[in-house]
Amino acid sequence: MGDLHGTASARLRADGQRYTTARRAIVDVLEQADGPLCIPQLLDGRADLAQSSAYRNLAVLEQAGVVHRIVTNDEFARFELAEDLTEHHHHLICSRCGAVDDFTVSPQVEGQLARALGRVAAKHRFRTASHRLDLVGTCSRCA
Amino acid sequence: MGDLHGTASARLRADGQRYTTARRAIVDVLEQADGPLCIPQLLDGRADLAQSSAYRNLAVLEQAGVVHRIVTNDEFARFELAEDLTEHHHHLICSRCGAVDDFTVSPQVEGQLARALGRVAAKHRFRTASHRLDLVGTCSRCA
DNA sequence: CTCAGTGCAAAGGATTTGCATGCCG
DNA sequence: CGGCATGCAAATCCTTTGCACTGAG
Repeated sequence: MGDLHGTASARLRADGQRYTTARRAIVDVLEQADGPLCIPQLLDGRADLAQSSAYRNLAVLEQAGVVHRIVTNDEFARFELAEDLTEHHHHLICSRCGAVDDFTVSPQVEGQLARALGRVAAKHRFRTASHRLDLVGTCSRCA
Repeated sequence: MGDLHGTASARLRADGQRYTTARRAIVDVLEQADGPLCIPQLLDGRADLAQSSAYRNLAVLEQAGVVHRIVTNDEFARFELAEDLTEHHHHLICSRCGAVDDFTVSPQVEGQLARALGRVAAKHRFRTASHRLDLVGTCSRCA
């Protein structure tokens, strides 16, 4: 995944969209974050653009498969890079302050999980696109 | 957990709230559903009350620990009975139609998962309240 | 009687959209 | 030049709240 921006650009183009300076900035900020960001964080975090443009660009980026939107019980939606542009990971969600951090589990556990989920999906005739595994609780800062 | 309504009533009372007819109806509908319901489904599903009352009652029930609110990428929030009133389960989320169904995995897998998540939480100094495991994809009706 | 619960209508707030302008190709 | 991206402001839509009324205890 050496060339994040190259991939992003390609996906946007494939979707008939341009890889604008603003969009590149959003991708940059998301890449450097160590968890999904909400709009305010994104705008603080650097990307200097109108809120509406942020929403619009994120919609375009999501449509093109570059970013992924996640909704917690928090007031704002959060955005992260699409999983195939990063590594497979999960989320620690603080129910007090709303912060979200990334974490990973060992390949063994992932493998077991994947097999179990495969069986479930088959039983329910469900075509799985991805799975989500989150821990909800209190982060170290709010403890 | 034989006496769902008894437990619900007790929890509400402990919270200084009454177990109204409307609230009982909501709990009934949620119990019979085979997945979390959003407000429109709830109101269709039987409970004959104003939308605002539904929201209000669900807030009370959530506060008392009787129901749990989950937010998907769908337009409406969804509600289900608190996990300790049902059995530990997970969700199949259809990204096309927004439907959510329940499923469970074997105790062996849950156990392994719990141990792995325990290690992760310890490492991040995260106090875990619960974990969430969802499959996102296309349900059999939308396939 | 009292006070919480209810319905209706209006307010809130994150997100979306219309429109005029500016910039990249 | 042409068209898409942008900013601003207004509109949307789920959800919450104010208020007057009703019903249970």
